[in-house]
Amino acid sequence: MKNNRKQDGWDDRYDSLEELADGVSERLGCPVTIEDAGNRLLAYSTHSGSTDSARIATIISRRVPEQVIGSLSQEGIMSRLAQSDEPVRIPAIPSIGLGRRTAIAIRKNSTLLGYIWVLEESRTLDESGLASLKQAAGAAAGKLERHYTKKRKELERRQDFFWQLLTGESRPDERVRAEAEKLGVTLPGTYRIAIVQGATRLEEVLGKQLNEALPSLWKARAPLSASGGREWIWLLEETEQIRTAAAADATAACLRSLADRYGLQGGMSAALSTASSDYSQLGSGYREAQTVLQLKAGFPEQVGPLFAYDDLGHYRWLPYLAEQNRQARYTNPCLERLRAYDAEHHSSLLETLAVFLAKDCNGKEAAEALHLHANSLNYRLKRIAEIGRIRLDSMDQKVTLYLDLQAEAFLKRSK
Amino acid sequence: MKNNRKQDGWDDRYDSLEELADGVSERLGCPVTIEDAGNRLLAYSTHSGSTDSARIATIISRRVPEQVIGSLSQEGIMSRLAQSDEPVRIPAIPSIGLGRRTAIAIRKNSTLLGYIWVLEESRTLDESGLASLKQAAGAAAGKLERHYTKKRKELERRQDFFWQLLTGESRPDERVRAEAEKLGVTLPGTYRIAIVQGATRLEEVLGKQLNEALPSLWKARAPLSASGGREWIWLLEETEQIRTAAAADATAACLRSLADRYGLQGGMSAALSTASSDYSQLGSGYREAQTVLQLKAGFPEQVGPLFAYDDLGHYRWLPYLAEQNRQARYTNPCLERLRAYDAEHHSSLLETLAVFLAKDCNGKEAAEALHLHANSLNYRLKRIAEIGRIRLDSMDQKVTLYLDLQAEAFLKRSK
DNA sequence: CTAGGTTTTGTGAAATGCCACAAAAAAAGC
DNA sequence: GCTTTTTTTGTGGCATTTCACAAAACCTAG
Repeated sequence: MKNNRKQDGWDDRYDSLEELADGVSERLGCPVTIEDAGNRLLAYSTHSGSTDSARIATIISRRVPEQVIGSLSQEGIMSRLAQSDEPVRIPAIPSIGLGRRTAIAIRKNSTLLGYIWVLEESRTLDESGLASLKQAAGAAAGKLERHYTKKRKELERRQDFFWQLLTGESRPDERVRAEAEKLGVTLPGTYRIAIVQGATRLEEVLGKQLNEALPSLWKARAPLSASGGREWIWLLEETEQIRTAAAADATAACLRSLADRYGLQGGMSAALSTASSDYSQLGSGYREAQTVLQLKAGFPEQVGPLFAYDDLGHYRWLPYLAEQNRQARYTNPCLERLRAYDAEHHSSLLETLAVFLAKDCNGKEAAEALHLHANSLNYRLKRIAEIGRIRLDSMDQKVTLYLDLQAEAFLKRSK
Repeated sequence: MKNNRKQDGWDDRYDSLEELADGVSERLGCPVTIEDAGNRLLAYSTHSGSTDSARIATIISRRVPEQVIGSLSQEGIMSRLAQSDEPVRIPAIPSIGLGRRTAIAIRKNSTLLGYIWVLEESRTLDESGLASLKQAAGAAAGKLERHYTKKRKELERRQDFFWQLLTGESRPDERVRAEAEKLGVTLPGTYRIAIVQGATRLEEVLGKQLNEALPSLWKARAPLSASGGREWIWLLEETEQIRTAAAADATAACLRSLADRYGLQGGMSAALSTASSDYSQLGSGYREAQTVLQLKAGFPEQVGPLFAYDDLGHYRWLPYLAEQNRQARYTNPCLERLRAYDAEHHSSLLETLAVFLAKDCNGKEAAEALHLHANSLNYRLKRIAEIGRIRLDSMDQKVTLYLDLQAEAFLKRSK
């Protein structure tokens, strides 16, 4: 058995996937690429020979172009490839610059690890070539498996590192940078923390999708990421695109579509911390992003459409205000009086006041929102002023009431 | 000498001022009262004999009625008494229920310590009686001096205790109560911290005046007080009166008149913490009262007329908001844009916005306050919306701007 | 100085908010 | 049940705000 393998010579002769690719290419007389299960380029043969534009694009971007994968999926080639242990012949598709080729899945214990592609531009594989290809796939499996475990370990080390930064004690900026360097992570000059949260546990697959989609949406590198049950977290490079309204809309749309696709009840919510270039502040960035999520949940109408902590406006204070009020057992006496009246007379002065304030003290809009005649609203406002002993023409009083109302609401909604 | 004294028999024969009063009364055959320099009753003879209404009132309230002191001061009797070492004969003043009497100052090394009053209702002192009275005053001096030093030491111990409660680490409620008990201080069930602050160092005399005036104004006991340079601090019993608007006006008037009388530039400012019955929170009460003072100084128009922390409304958050914004180097981008425009064009959009908001978005009032034509204000508001990218019909935006503006102002004013 | 922009002020028309009043409806009290 | 109070809705007028437009004043830079 051992002899047989040695004779075939694929298994141990080459140290790396690159050498394997070159070896296969030489044996078959065709250009060869080896990719992982996500169609990311792992190795390609360097020997001369004509090459089609699909292969060039793949090598340049270190990934098979989305368009090519799309086409091959549509034709059913990708699934055939994934299901079969045999080489699969693929006809040329000139419209996407794809020349004729033969490919085979690399697998181990029935899990798909990657693919070997052989471009048959100048010559076609015969039976013995196909057999060689199959043996090459077997040889690649071992190497690919080692590649994956190494990758996974690296990823896990990075994830641990990231989690510690997020939730552990704050460490000085320089130390964070040094440790990142050691793990081969290049930190961006300025960064944000991004979180995506679902109502229920997010599946691994969905997380991978997010991992691809969001950074590309924001045109930002995400050198660190982590996931914890209901949420995925990234360290994002700060870019121009993140701050644009268009990006916000695109993000919302993307989350909606992904949530739909994965049948997530309650959808997903995303949040960004403020931008910072001080890595000792990473933990507080995480808390900022979490605050955004909390506020989006508590005030879907007002905060729901926002993503970044920068954009929260006065809402950013609510967690603190609510907590302080709770500790001091503070209640606004005006609101208490209205609440008491409401309880006794089954009225809704408190709600009326809240809506009136939220509608910027615009009588017309508030009346509409409450399904009320404008005069009724006016009557209520007079009662509110009387019973609550409130001057509705004082900005100070209105701001106090608005904040106290919202702090109450926040407390109630976050239970 | 010793013999002589012994023979006169005033000095050592009596242990207490009460016994001395009784002894003098017996020797002279008249009712006797002994008072301190502030006309507070220290001792009075219990032997029978007719007594006028002024003496009765003095004994009941343990203090000479204000009215009587006023009358005697006006007649020049108090000052004669204070300047002379000899007994002073005082004619009856029936209109205030004062019978005929003779009095003498008690003094040691030319500092006035108190008075002995002899009521001559039924008989008149002869020369030997006057001489006895003078000797009695000499004997009282020693006792009174000890009384004063004891009082002062007690006061100092209480002041130290109070200062520690105010500025030291918080100690548990029960411990505070126990320690107070040991010092003979009876703590009220619910209390507030009160501070009066002047622009410059407050004189001792003024402090004493405050110590009398304010608790009586608020009809509240003040079992503990302390002074530190520019401020006087009290632990006040919580009473109904403190919370009334009338009390607030009276307090303001009282402070004004005292500041005037003592020629204090910049007047005085007073503040009250919220009411609490938890003595472990005493320190935070002190900080609350200080916050009130800070805010009164920073926002004289809006917070100036207030005293209690309860009444601060949203202003109570400003110190925290300002500090957070400072630490995060946060600046509101809308305000920044306006500021930049103002700087470049020598305009005053920022001030316009601030006034407009402060005037509750009332165009007319804001225009008046800015000495502007209503249309000009409108034009400016449009520019503000444009340049600052502000929606002036959104309560959320307005609240955010208002808070950010005020936090800025607070920071600037507290340098 | 002048041309261009910005800002202020003036005018009038349309829209809107505010208020008093009254009738109807609903709720509370007896 | 009835009466009384509270609340809602309707009407119309008055005052204000808002807006478009235009003229005047002011600034600024070439």
